[in-house]
This record gives sequence, C-alpha cells and structure tokens, in this order.
Amino acid sequence: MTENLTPIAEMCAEFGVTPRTLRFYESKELLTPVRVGQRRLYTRCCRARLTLILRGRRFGFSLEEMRELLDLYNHEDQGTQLSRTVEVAEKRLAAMEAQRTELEIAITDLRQQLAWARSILDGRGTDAAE
Amino acid sequence: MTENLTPIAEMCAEFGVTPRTLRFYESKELLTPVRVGQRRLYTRCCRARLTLILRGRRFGFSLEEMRELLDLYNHEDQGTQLSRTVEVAEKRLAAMEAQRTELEIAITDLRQQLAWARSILDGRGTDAAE
DNA sequence: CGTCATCTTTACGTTAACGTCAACTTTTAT
DNA sequence: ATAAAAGTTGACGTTAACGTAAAGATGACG
Repeated sequence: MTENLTPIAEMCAEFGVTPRTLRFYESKELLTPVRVGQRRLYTRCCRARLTLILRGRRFGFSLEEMRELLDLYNHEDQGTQLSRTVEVAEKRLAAMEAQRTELEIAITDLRQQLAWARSILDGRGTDAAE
Repeated sequence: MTENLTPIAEMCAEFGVTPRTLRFYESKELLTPVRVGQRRLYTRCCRARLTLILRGRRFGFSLEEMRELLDLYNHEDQGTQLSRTVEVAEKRLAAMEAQRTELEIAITDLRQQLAWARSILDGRGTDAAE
C-alpha cells in the first residue's frame, strides 16, 4: 500500500498554504507530522486534520477552538476525555447551525440589495422583474 | 415622532459590544453617528450598518471587506460608484454561497462524528471498526 | 567534491481588531 | 454647588495568525 507520506512543499501546494503556516500549526499542536531526520512528512491523518482546520478557519473559528474539536475526529488517540469532547462538539454544532441560519438570511438580504441596485443601474426603469 | 437617536451605552447593550468597538468602527468610517456636542447619537441607519458589520464578522469577513459592501445598503449616499459596488457584492454573494455549501458539509460531518462518539460513550454496544 | 535546492530552527516584525489606562469635559442627581 | 456618572480623545498594550529574514543542516547531482 502507498504510505502516502507527503513532504511539506507538496502539502503547501495541495492546500494553498505556506510552510510557515504548517509549522505554526504544528507548534500549536494541531498537526504532528512524522519526522525523518529533521524533515517533516505529513500523513493521511495530517491531511484530514488540516482540512478541518482550514474549514473551521473559513467559518471564523479560531485555531484554539478547532483544536478542541479535532480530538473528536482523532479516533486513535482516545486518551482525551471523549465525553468532554462530545460536549464541545455539541456546542460547536449548535453554533454552526445558527451560523447557517444567519447565512441564509444574509444571502437573501444581499440578493435583494443586488436586485435593487441592478434595477437602478440597468435602466432607469424603477421596477425590474427577473 | 420618535427620532430614535440612541446613546452609546444603549447601543452597546443592544448589540453586545463595547464603546471601544463602536468608536473603533467609527474611526474606520464604518459608522457615522450624529454628534450633539461631543457625544455620539446613533441613528436607525447606524443600527442597520452595525447589524451588517457584526453579521459579516461572524462569517469571517474583515471590517475592510464589510466596508466595501456597506455602500450597497447605503441608499442615501449614491456618490459611490454603484456599478463597482455591485461587482463587489456579486463576488461577496458567490463567496457566501460557497461558504454555505461548505457549512452544510461541515455540519453533516460533525453530526456523523457526534453520532459515532455517542455510540461509543452510550453503551459499549457498537463494534469498533479498524 | 562542490554547489544547489530544500528544509530546518530561531527570532523579530506585522496586521487586524480591539482592550486598557489616563486625563478631561459634560450631565445628572443630590 | 458639588459629586458621581457617563462620555470624550489620545495613546500605548495585547492577541491571534501568520510573514520574513538569518544562519545552519541535509540530500541530490554533475
């Protein structure tokens, strides 16, 4: 089977981040790549975690918030209090659902404003239907 | 009729922010409350803008990004190039729709992980895969 | 063998978005 | 009138999330 160990440059290209970012995440214990000598090699697990981290980032979650949640996805290391992690996850889920609701509103809102603005630009015709 | 001019403390309570935040937003030209003497009084318009700003903040948009977009909602001041604002808004809308898609995925994901975690906690019932 | 290219650690710099004084002025209450 | 409350303008401090530059280690290659 392919061992799937990826050097840092390749990871960066894959995820559109800089080496600094990956090392920074490691320093924050969000990623723990394998070491061969000094060099880092990222595993399949690292990829999964990084995906989650970047995803969270796009939703405005802090790295610290994501770190709490990552344990939930880390099926190997079950030393972490699973029950506590579940609590965190439940709150996170609620937050994300609330965010989705607000996002719907924001999108609807923005669409309306856009329609209005376009109707002004388009012709001076006040009403614009479809 | 009620002029609806709100002092800073009331605004803060209403929106759950500090005075510092409101003054900071003003310094960035995101808000322009009326002045009576030195004091600030926030109008209905300010409230609308602040709502949008805080909304954007929750989605990870920067204040600068929000500032660009606010012009779209500012129906009075049409000195701003409306067509350019519309372009900005279209991109913003696309970004938000993409974010919504990702949010759906993230929520589904998290729900699954939670279900899995709960099944472990609940009883030792479900079999551990490998 | 020497020379890149890539990677490493260390460490100081930067930006956004406020927090936190300090020193005044202005309102409001007593 | 006076004291407390509320608000104001600087100005410096802080935190998160990296950027960036310096100096050395390591592996590949002609």
